[in-house]
Parts: sequence; structure tokens; C-alpha cells
Amino acid sequence: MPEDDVPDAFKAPDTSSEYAKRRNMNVPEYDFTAIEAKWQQRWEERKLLECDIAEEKRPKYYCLMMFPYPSGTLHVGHGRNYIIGDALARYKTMRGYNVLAPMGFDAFGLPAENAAIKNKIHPATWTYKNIEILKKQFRQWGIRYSWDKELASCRPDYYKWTQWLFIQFYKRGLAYRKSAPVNWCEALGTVLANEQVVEGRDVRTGHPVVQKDLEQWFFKITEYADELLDSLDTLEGWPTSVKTAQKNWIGRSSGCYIDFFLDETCPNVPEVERGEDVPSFGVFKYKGEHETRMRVFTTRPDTVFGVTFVSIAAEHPMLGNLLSRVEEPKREPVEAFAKELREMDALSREIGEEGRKGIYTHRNLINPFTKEKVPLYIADYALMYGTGIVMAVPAHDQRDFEFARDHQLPVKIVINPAGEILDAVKMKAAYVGEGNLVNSAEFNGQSNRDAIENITRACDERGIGGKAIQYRLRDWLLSRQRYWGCPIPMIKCDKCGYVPEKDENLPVTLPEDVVFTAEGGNPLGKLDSFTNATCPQCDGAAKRETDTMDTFVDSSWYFLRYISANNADKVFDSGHVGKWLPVDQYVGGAEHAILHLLYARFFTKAIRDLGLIDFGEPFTNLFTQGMIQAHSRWSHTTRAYLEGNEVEWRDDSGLTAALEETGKGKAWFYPDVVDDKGKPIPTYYEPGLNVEGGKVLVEKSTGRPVRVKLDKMSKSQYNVVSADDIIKKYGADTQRLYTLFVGPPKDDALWSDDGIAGPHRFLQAVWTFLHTNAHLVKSREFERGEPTPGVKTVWRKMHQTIIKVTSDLEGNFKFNTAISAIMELMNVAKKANWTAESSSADLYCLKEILKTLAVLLDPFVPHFAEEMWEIQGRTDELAFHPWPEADADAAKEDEIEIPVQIAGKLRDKVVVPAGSDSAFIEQAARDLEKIKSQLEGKTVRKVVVVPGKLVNFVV
RNA sequence: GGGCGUGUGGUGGAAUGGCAGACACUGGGGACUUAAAAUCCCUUGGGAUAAAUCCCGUGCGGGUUCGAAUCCCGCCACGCCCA
Repeated sequence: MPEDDVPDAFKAPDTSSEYAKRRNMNVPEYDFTAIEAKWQQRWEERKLLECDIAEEKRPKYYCLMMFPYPSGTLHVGHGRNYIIGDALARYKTMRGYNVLAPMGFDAFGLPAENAAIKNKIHPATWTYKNIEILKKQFRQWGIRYSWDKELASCRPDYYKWTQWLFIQFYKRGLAYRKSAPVNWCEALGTVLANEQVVEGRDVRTGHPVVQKDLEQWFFKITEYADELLDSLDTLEGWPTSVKTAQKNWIGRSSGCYIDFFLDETCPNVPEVERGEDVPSFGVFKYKGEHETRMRVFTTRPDTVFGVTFVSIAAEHPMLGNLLSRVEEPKREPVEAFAKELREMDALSREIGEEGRKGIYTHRNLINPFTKEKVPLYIADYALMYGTGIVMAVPAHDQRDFEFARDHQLPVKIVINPAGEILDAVKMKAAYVGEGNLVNSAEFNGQSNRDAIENITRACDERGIGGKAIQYRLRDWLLSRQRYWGCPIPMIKCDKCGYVPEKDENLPVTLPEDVVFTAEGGNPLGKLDSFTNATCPQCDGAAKRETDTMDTFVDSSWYFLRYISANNADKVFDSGHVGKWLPVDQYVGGAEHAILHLLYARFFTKAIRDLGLIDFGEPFTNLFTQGMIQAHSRWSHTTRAYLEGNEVEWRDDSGLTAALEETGKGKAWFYPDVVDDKGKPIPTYYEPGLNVEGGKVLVEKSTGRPVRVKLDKMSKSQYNVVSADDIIKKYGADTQRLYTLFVGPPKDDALWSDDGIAGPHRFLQAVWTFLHTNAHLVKSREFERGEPTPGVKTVWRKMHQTIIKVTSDLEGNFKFNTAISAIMELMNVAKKANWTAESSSADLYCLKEILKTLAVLLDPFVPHFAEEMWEIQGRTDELAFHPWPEADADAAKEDEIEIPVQIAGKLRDKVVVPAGSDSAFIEQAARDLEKIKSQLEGKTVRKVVVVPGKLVNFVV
């Protein structure tokens, strides 16, 4: 029906022109640029944001955000961490806490050094410049920090204490040197920690990494392995995902050592006394003994009678010794194979997609229980965990089973499941379940659980091993052959060995007159003025350590230093730290779930054991926010990310016709777009990503459709949205609001340039509401009374909103729903009408509503809220204004609508007074015409009434 | 292979045992405007119907319950971490 034919009475009331009129009534433009600049300046002048740590009046709240690496300009994705933290800090201040929210810079690291090589800028210059850029950005976002406590890990007044802590750790044996196979990256000219190497490459740059033996500095984090694991259970305020990740990383497994004997002795085997620690690689002989022992670690000692071979890791340090007794030409292929395995990455080695690889070493071992001789193999899946030697039981371990199958080795069953007898010939997979022992001499008939205990004890009694606990966690390799890091404060003297620098000579400062070259290597080593030193012990000539520390060391204790950031005499003031720590809330990225958080926990425990603090866990509550993502464009042709100007939306022009059907949907194929194995790579047809409204996103240079996918916002993927651009267009408050509104903060979220319009319109609506109404109540007082029905609706909604917002903020960071609630309040409020003739009671409500809006909005959009405050003529400090308390009675609805179901299906709704009892509600529901007619002729078996929730007639 | 997480309209999401889709984006219609932008109003899960209404619908299959997006079991897909 054409619009004109609808009778007037049926048309929705048109209020739009009235709104337009009201808008024209003295509503100035929302000039966010001016407003934000004004408040940023005022906050600074009033030093509102500095925290007095000595204050005793209010309870303390330490709100910590992970400090950033200053690498350049920030994009909207970076903002999330800081905006979440700032909203929390402002909220807690209004709740009456003395909030400490400090900020600093994790300022040592490779990018500065790379920039120095590339652009001939000193790393310090580059870093300090970037710090200024970041500080300006924080200011623009309206994020307040207690800048009087600022720190940067690259400043001598900070790293002096990093060095001091290193020396204390050294004195307690927690820092030591050892030669170890390390991850050497030739391109970077440095070693890397295990956790910085993924699939044989540097995590950050992708440069290849090889194994190499070098003497390096380590922290003995393994000494705290048990405590780091066990005290995870006390961290109730941490996400379980992070705790599980740390648990797996530490990887404690309880099992048994069993010594196998080499059939012929092995040259240069370490000799140990009984009771002494045996070498960690498990090859040794006891003093006076002739036989060489090879110690395996197993979690399944119950299967020891089923061992049909033993495997050894290709990188096992004793492999060469073992093979030296093997004669050519047998030896050469074994060594070649081991070399090949060592160069493979761990991933493909262990998965064994193309069958289990291995080779017989021509050496054999004697099983101490069966006295049988079993062959020793180098196997792909044997890695340097445990002792690097594994007893293989094909019948009861899947990887051993696969290896045995591929190398025609016997399968010997030693455990049968209850009521069943396994047949080694017919087995298709290893049996790894529970059962009873067979073929196991005196242990026959025992359940395998008992056998684990009993065989472990037998090993101990017979002096061939015993109970053992293994960890996956290794000691923390902290040496880096780099300039831009904290110098390790040690001096090597020919007479005295390694000696710590004297306290009064700290910090060992980084010299500034260094030359950076593209060759890599550590420039410190080439500088005699740095390396030449005096031995602190004997005053003789000595050499200074030129390695610097892993930057994770700097970030392992910064949260302690904030408390005493300007203290030149001490690492920190134990009294103040005792009062302010542990951190009440730590906010940061989930990517730090393991390394940073594990190291910081280790440092805290080690510093506690130095007697400086009395707590062992630094962060009571941890919140890990998700990443901000954006669409990136990928070309399968050039195998590279594309910039925005390299692609365009094109009309179909035959592209759709070229689509081919695949198992996973339609896709485009091109003859030259193939992977390493020559397999064609599809570019999928994905509406909403690379197809939109009949257009296809193509690469300009080839005209081929591109792949569009969701990625972490990052410069290298050309999908960043500049924070400056957004601030210019919408203002920082809108950016803050959108960042908090876009979704649950713990989840990843998609940045959308369209989506930001919503929060901006909301602020416009509040602005209009404020300007059309504030003059009615400014500088006037009103009597509280019974408001008119229209105003009462808003009044009630306001109290409901306070309840909702408060519980969302007290709960798990539910900023998105808290903001939705305030939007709902606005949607209700702008439908009500106030004039100069309104009753005192109505104007009282209006005044409270305007005030409450400003207070509720302050954590999210602080500049905007301050401006609202000022326009209302309020002069007290909004930042410290108490958070509103809801009036539970005012929030109550008079009448509520209750759904009425028949057999669980919604049939009608009934309106009853709030607080009605079950009987009343049931009767009201029965009285509904619709329900009456539908219940007719049916037997009501049961009626479920949940007061205030629903009625369900079961028929 | 293991661990953790996720799966709801065209989109981001809401509802954690009780009315699925709050709030917002996009789309559609309209007001204001010489016009555009901005602003404001209405509408917007799918299907059937002239309409009141009715049916379907939270990745898939089962289960528990008066009642399941939500709890349990099994599967599938995706993401992250570990191997």
C-alpha cells in the first residue's frame, strides 16, 4: 500500500521534526578537538593523576599495564591495553581507592640496534625519540599515568639495579655460566632463548637458527620449578588458560630412571661416586665399575620387560663416543644420518608423517631386568629431553610401535587389558591403557599401577636407577651478543675467574662511542675502552664481559621499581613495596602468557629469597585482553601482503565464471600459483571478504582476486588504522568508547571503520540532551518528590543502569555491556520532555540524571564527562566524585511482563504487578483469552510458575 | 598428536537453565535542507499469510529437564598455544 493511502490514525507519531527543532535550540557543535585539548591540559596542571604512595587515608589499588616497547607510532590496536587499564583506574578512583597507575618503557632491544645500522641513528636517540612519541600518544588518548614514576629500562638509573640484582643472583648461585648447545642466529649474530625460536627460526625476524656449543650466562630458574608450578594453584585471579600454559611449559613429570648397560665400554665416560649426581645426559659409570651405564627416563617403568630396542637423540653429547667403537664403513652412514636429523626441525621430526626415521647404531644394550640384549637406534622422535635416551616398548607406546613397524623390530606384550589377551602379530596400534602384567617375571599378575611403584622401587634397591622427576623447563639463557641491552656486570680475570663488578662501580654503562656495522656481532667487543677493566678482587688487568642481558630480564622486576622509581640509593624501598605489592590488577596481552609472566614470577621469588620482599607472587589478578584485528590482503601470486593502494574493487567482468568448485567451496586457480610441491593454491570465493555487492577485490597489477583474511593489526600486514587519524576525525573519546564497546575485552575484536560511527552518534546524542536540558537545572536546587510518569520511566532506568554498569565493571571487565546499558538509558531519556514549567520533582530527577550520566561515563570518555560536568555548573573534582549508589526501590518496575508457555512453547504474555506470588500469576495467565482457548480440552499435568520469570503449563 | 578457546541475523555482539538476537553497524524507508554532509525518526533473523497470527531458527547428532544458545556425551569446523 502506498504510504499516502494509510489513514493518519495508523501512522506512527512523527517526532522527528520536533527533535530537529530542539537541536537547533542553542546546541553548540560538539568540538571534541578543543574539549580534549582543554582537559588534557587541566589534568596536567592540577597534577591530578599523580599518586602519592605515602598516603594512608584511602585503600591502595595498584593497576598495572604491561609497559610497551617504544617502536614508533601507535595504531588503534595498541590502544586497547591502555584504554582498558585507564577505564579501570578511573573507575577504582571513583570507588574511593588511591590508585597507582604507572607507566614506563621496555626500552632495550634489537629494533633500536637494527634502526641504528640502517639509518645511522644511535639506538639511544632512536629510543628516546620514540618514547616521546608514545607519551604524546598516551596524552592524546586521555590516559592518565603517574608520570612522576616513569621509568625506562635503558636508562642507567634503571639498569644499574638490573645489574645489582644480577650480582645478588650470582652470589646465590642463581646466575651461572655453562657451555651448552645454544640457538645461534647467524643473521642476528646472537644466541636466542629456546622460547624465541620457533620451527628453527627467530620468532621475530624469521632468520634461520642453528645449534652451536657456546659458553653462556644462565639463570637457574629450574631451582624454582616446583614452586613456580605449585603456587599456580594459589593464583585465583588468573585466567586458567594462562595457568595451564605455564603448567605445560614447566612440564613436571614423575617417573623412573632405569640404567641399561652397554655391551662394551665406551671411551671417556664420566665416572661418578654412588650418591653423586650423574651427568644429565645419562651416560656414566660408577667408580671402580667396568660397565658403562646408559640411564633412561621413563614414565612407564611397568613396561620395562617389553623393551625391544632403545633410542637415543641425534644430538646426544655422547653419541660420538658411542660410535667411535663402530668400525667403518658401518659408522659413516650412522653419523651422516644423525647430522641430517639434527638439521631437521623438531616439529617434522616428531610428527613423523612419512614414517618413523631411524638407524641402527651397531651398539647394543642389556636390559637390567630381562638381561636381554636390545639394539640401540638413533630415532627421529628421540629428543634431548630427560636423559636423551629412551627405552622403547612398541606394544605399549604408539611412537615406539610405529618405529618398530617401520624398522621390523619385535613387539613384546607385557600388559593385557582386563579379560583380554593381546596378540602382538594382530595389533594395529599400541595398547596404552591399564591392565595386568605378563611376561614380566616376578611382576606377573600385578596391575600396571602397582607395577609402576614396585619396579621403581626395585630399580632403587638394585642400584640401577629409581624415582625421578623431570621438567621440561630449562634454565634461562640470558646472554645476548648485542649492544643495546643491559651489560652483564661481570669481569673475567685470568687469576680469579669471573668476578662481579664492585657495587660502587655500578652501573656498568653502555659506551656511546660505538660503531654499528651491518656485519652484525657485538660492537662492545671491539671497544677496548669498554673491555679493559680492573679485577675487583686482585686489582690485576682483566676483561669485561661484553654480553648484554636478554630484555626479558629488564621486564622481570619493573613493577617493583615503579614504587621507588627515583630512589638513587636502593633498588627499591622495601617498606613501600610491601605496602603496594602484589599488583592488584595486571593488564596485558595474552602473548606474554608464558615467558614474561613466568620470568617475573621467578624474579619475585628469587628477590623474596634475598630477603627484600615477603611475597612470592607479583600479580594477584591478571587480565589478558584480546588482539584488535583487521582485514589484510594477501596475494598468492607474489606471496606477499598488499597495501591498500595495490588492490581495488572491480566489477565482476567474468571473474565469477572462472570459479572452480573445491571441497571447501568455490575458488580461483592460476597455473603459476602453486606451492613448493607443485600443488595449485586456491584463492577462495568469500563473500564479505573479497566479494561484496557484485564486486571482487583484485590485485591491480594482475587483475586476480586477492585473499582477504583477519589478522592481528600490524604494520607488516598493511592493515593498521592510525590512532591519529581516528582522533582527528572522531576524537579520542569516541575511539576509547568504540574500543571498549566493540566486544568482550578478553576476545579478539575486529576493528571496523563503520562501527565507530555508533559510539560517536551516542556521544552526539548525549551532547544534544545535555544542551537542551542543562540550563533548566543549572545552579538551582529542587525538592525530591513523585515524578510524572514519563520522567519516572527515565528515573527508574537510571537506577537500573547504575546497577548494571557497576556489576559489569566489578565483574569480569564487561565494558561492552556496561556501555550498552548507558546507551539504553540515553534512548529512554531522550524520549522524555522537560521544560521550565516542569515540576520540581521532575527537575530534581533531570538534575540527578545529568549528573549520573557524567559520572558513569567518566571512566570511558573522561574529556567528554568533564565537559558535561562543567556545563552543569559543577565545580567539585569529577575524577574523585564518588561512584553513584543505586536506589533499589526506585529501580523496581511496578509491573512486569511474564511469558506464558504451553508445553514449553511461548504462547502469550501476562502483565502483573511486580512481586506477585505464584498463585496470582498462574490465575492471571489462565485468564488470558488465548491461553484459555488453547488449554481447552487438554489436561494440565503440571504448572511451573517461576515468579517474575515465567509460567509454563505442561499438558 | 596434546592443551586451551570459539562457533548465535548481512556484520560486531547480548542473553550462562526461563520471552533468542539487548546495544550497535550495515541495508531499506522517511523528516529537516536549494542540495549535500551532519542530525533526527521508523524499519531490518528466515519462511507462510490479505491480516490477526502460525511455523522454522543459536555448527551437526544424541541425552538430561516442565523448559537448553546455556548443562552432559559424541562428532565437525575454525583460532591460538605446546609438542
